[in-house]
Amino acid sequence: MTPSSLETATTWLGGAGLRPTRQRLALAELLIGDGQHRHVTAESLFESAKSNRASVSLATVYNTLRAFCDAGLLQEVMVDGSKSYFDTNTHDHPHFFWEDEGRLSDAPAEQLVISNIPDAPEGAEIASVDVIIRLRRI
Amino acid sequence: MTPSSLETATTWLGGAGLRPTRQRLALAELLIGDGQHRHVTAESLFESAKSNRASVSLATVYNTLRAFCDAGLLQEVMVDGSKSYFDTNTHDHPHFFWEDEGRLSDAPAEQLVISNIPDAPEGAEIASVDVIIRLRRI
DNA sequence: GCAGCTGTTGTAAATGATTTTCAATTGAAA
DNA sequence: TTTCAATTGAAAATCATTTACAACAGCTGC
Repeated sequence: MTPSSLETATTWLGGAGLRPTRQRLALAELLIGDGQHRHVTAESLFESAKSNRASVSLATVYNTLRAFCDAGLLQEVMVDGSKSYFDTNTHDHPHFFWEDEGRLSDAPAEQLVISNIPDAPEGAEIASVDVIIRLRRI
Repeated sequence: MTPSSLETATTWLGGAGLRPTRQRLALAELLIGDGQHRHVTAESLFESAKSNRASVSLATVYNTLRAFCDAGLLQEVMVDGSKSYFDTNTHDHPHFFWEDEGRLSDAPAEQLVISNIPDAPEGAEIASVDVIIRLRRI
């Protein structure tokens, strides 16, 4: 049967060795409870939490996002300079960034291919390749 | 004959319709005086200016970088979240980002090819495609 | 060359996202 | 249930960047 969002969240945290506190479970449910990928900022997640009557302080949202990221549960995406986005899809994939709204979304990656990526210079290895497609409304 | 860095800077500013003030000329010389491409942050350019006894306030460095960027003379590159980088090469090209040093450099772009870039969604057009190759020291 | 207008500069204060501090609280192991 | 390290949260601190605004500097026309 389909696991409840709480079970999903608990498993998610457990797999990363993070304590399943009330706050973390609430945020984890908001992030991956429905199995859907999501892109959030600290502020947007904080708002979602408030809307869901989950009592979590803004500082904890920041700490938690950082913890999830360090644990490899989330991927931080730098795109706007002014704020950070966090993506529940941790596989390397391209993003659309809507410049007018400041919104980030997944770009269909099926066909995207980057060929001939330059070799990493001597003594270095490639950690990741970020591709951001900036969109402007016509 | 080879133009002096001052002439180069003056032409650069003139072409963009920016007044060649003492401060802007000094910063422009540091940026493109030798015809070489460069990646700077406000702070790093400010330091260069100080080293060259060019008296420019930090606020002016920020204002000037913003002005050069708006005029299309520079390209802003977002990579670190905590600070902005400015690139004198305004053509779309991939970057190496050295995570340990927080340094940005050009990646050899000759061979890089991105195929099958996803189409822009309805009502939008692609403004640019940013490619950042994050490097980690082995 | 000089008045006058507008764009620039610089200091200091303001902003805004994020981090830190640290005392109180809580999860988990014994 | 005792214990202890990890976590929370309110408030203060950071840090890059922007803004306010008064002094100043290019430019243009006279």
